[in-house]
Amino acid sequence: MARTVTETARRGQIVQAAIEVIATEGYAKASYARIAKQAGLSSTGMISYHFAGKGDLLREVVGEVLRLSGEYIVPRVEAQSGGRARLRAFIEANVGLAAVYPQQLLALMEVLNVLGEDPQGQFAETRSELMEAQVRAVQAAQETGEFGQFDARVLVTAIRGAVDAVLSRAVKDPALDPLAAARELAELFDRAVRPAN
Amino acid sequence: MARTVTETARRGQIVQAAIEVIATEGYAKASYARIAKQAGLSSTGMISYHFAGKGDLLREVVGEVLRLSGEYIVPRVEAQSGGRARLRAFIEANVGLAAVYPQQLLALMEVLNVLGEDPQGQFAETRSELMEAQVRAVQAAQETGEFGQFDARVLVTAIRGAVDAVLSRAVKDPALDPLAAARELAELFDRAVRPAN
Amino acid sequence: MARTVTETARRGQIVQAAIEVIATEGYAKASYARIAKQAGLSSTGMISYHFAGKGDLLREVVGEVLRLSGEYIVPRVEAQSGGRARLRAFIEANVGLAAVYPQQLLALMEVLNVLGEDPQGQFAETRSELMEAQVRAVQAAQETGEFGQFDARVLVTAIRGAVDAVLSRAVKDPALDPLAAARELAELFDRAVRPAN
Amino acid sequence: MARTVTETARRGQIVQAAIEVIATEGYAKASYARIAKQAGLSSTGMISYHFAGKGDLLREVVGEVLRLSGEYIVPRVEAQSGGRARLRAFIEANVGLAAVYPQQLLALMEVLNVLGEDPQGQFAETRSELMEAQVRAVQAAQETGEFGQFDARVLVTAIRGAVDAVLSRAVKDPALDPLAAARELAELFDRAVRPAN
DNA sequence: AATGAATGAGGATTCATTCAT
DNA sequence: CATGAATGAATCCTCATTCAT
Repeated sequence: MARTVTETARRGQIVQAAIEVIATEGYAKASYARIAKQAGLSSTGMISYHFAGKGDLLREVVGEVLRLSGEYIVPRVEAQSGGRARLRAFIEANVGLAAVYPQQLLALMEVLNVLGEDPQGQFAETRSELMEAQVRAVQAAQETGEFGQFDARVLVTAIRGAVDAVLSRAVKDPALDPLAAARELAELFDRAVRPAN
Repeated sequence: MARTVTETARRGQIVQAAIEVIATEGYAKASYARIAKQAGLSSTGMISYHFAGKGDLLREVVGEVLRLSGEYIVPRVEAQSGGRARLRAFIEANVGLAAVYPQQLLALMEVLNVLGEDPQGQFAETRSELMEAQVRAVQAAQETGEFGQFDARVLVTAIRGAVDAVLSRAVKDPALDPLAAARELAELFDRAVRPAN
Repeated sequence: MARTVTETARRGQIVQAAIEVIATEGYAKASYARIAKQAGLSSTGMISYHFAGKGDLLREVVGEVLRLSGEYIVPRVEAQSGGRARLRAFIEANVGLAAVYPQQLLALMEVLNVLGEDPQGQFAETRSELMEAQVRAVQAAQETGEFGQFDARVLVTAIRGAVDAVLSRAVKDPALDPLAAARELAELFDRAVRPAN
Repeated sequence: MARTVTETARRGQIVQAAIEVIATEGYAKASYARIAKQAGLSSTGMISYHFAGKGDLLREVVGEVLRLSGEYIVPRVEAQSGGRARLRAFIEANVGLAAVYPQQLLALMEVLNVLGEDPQGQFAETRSELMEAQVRAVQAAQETGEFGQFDARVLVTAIRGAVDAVLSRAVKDPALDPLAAARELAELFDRAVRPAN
């Protein structure tokens, strides 16, 4: 059960290769063969040896990127106090990821698009937990009167979608300035959550 | 070159079957074999006979759903006058689709997620044309002072993403009331575009 | 059994299309679909309707080209008298075909290469008959002392192979002058058949 | 990159099976399924596993037979000195191959007939190099006065075609004595190249 | 006489996975 | 721990042919 050092290293190497392949060639092309080639491995058997199956590998890919994203976003949000400042930080940090981990984000989106359908997925859990936390944060800001009255769940969903859409464009279109777009998007939602004056 | 009645009917039948399979089992499972079974055809050869290739079939699927969507959305938007009313109508009509064509929308998202990577795709064109039109409409409303000053392109991208996210939830989670969510989302963006007072 | 005018015309049209496809794209690409397209027909069913099978069509192709070849070669050989003159005329007429019917010859070679393996083929008969006639002509010239003593069968085979090789080059390499090559080849075999002095 | 012992053995086994199938059933019947069956393999996947594609396999087939042919012909030609003796040795060794490697030669002819159309083929190169070398050898003999004056290129082409034709007959018709035919053919061309006296 | 729709077998190839070494 | 060989199901697609109209 416990993993040796080599084992962990190998898994990391394969996960990294998988991310690169998915990001540059798309999920559909991410076969064991292609990933093994990217990782400089001589056979696909290696991958099967280290992972219980393709699902296991993809789960690791998603987990890795989520970990990176969390490490980037969480401190930036927590550095702020107050709903508006936190919302702005959340959006800017999210979009800012495009500049730091473009490949990883591309890979994440690809994989979630496909695994998202599997309702048995263990990410459904993670994702809904995350969402609930965000919903509660929004509701707290509504109670203090910092945010207006609206369906917090819809807001969170909308932000998630809007951020992903901008992220997707930022990652694919180098002409777009992620920082500027992040600021625009943050202001957009800042206006959207203001209480009626 | 001209298409027969039977030919058109068969193509429609196959497209319909493809939509059902993609919606219920996911893009990855949408093999010719699976689609043929769904359509009640005895062999996959039939599909190859009627479509130039898998790309041809998927293009038809996308085209069909876009046609349905356009038929639903366009009159609802054009019935309104003024930027705010039109924006609201656009968002509500988009989310309202979830109630009318849930399967078709699921299929559309699946396919676009995969075909979207192909930069040679003819949908890149359609999509960017559509986006440009929407950007121009927003800019027109900004010039009349109806909307505030912000990056129109970011707004359009954000709306697209937010709508898709809500749509996706609406389609998968029957507990969500699409009409209520549509209203919420419309008001959200209505606040977001208002000029500073 | 008797063929109508239309029937004959259609068959001719299809045979012509088949020759063009085989010559330009090779035997392997000469499917009913490709031939129907070349002939401007809307369905492959037409070909099956007019020919008993692919063998039937190919037989017609070979027959047609052999007919054309015969019409060209025979009078040119028969215009000469004496073994040497006839041999020269035979070789020159054969190679000369490259200038008159290049496509047809290419198609013929392609088809015979494939059908040649079928030992049941009706061309085995035609070909061996033709060969026997040529062998007898050579032997006659040997008896008059015009040709030297050697195995007539080997000579005929060698000429056939040499002519085909030169023909093949002439048809594929436009830089080669077929007439000059024909003369060279004729003189080559003229020297080869001379009796020892 | 480097090949294992097993790998090499398997490839050899598959190439051998391919040669047998092509020789006995013709190129058209040489599907992966048929070859796998001949090699005693349980699935066609094995062939794809060991060869990059059908072209790769066929290239190996051609290469193998050319190698065998070269090993047989070259020492026999080089053992002779002088143009006439070498020409005779070349022709006799070529035809003599029919007795040693009948299957391999059949397979070679089949494959080259089909691959010969691909002008991008790497055999075009090998073949034209070989031909140029032969042309130069003939021209050298012409300069010493050993051979008469004629187009060396036509001679080489003619010999190639004549040898192939005799070879083809020798391989298919067991009644023909290859050695006798070889001698006859050698003498034929010996007379053809003699200088005018 | 002709058409176009349908068939189903067979084509090469890729896939994730297993297993003996 | 790692390897590479093997597997066989599944992929899309093309083929010649048949049949009702």
